[in-house]
Amino acid sequence: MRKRICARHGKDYPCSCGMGNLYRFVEPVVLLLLKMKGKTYGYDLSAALEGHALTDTTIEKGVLYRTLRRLETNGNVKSEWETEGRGPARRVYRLTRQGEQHLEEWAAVLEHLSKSMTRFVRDARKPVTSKARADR
Amino acid sequence: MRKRICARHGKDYPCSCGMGNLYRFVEPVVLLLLKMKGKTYGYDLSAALEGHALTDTTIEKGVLYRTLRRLETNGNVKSEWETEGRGPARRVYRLTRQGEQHLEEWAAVLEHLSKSMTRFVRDARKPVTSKARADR
DNA sequence: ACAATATAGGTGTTATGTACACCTAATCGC
DNA sequence: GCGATTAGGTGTACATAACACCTATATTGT
Repeated sequence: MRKRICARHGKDYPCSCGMGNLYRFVEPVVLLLLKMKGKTYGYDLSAALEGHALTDTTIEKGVLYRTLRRLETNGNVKSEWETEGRGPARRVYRLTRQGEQHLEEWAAVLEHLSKSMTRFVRDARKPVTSKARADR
Repeated sequence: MRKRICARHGKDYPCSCGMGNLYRFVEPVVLLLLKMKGKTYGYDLSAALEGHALTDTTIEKGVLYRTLRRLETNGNVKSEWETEGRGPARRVYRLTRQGEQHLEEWAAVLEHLSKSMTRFVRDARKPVTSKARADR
């Protein structure tokens, strides 16, 4: 839908920034990082998300904190304040059993989605049929 | 986020219906179908979407009609009323040059997304490291 | 002749998710 | 003491999806 020009990647790179409010898959990526790290907190996740996001855009920090809260409300993660160590207190998150299962669900959904998208790309690049060309 | 139980696929099939308001990719799928068909109208697209949607859910008819209008506003498709033939009048859509380009952009974006998702799935199914297990 | 169904194209409203801007507070380095 | 870094947010507007509901024109069955 290209409402604005992408400031991060310029107009040559086919990034997703210009395609409207594309879903950023913050929830599944956060669940995966929590699985890999064992435990973390928002500020740390914010940096790690750079390398693990599914789309090209930086995942917005406000969205991240709200996603963590929502995951906790739904029982997928649990948190506690950690005042030990250097710097300001951190709210440390861990996956719950239910959160691990939810990640598995996401994996199944994204596996399916990934295949559908590959099929889409193949079809989109096929030359148009003679009938479609005539109807155009 | 599983706000409700999926009515279409039951609770055993890992469909995307239960994962919250997942992006349905209506815009790119509509662009692809228009490319394949040469020209079509909303009611016909509504049926064709069943077989081409990227997610498991049926694409909602209200969303479809609004998407077609938005695509026209942005210059990606053009339409005209067709009163010939049987049944009520149809608003017939065709891709514009710009619409074809927009479809190519979508293909590039979804190709990238598809690869990221495949990587995600692989990572999500990896056994947790001993460090992560200890931190849990 | 008339009712039910299929075809066709919508609108209204709410919920969910993203984007961008802005804020508070503790601690660290100098 | 003071700016930078670390940490965790909130406010608000906009985009998209979900669900419910509506209008009108043919076609088909009885």
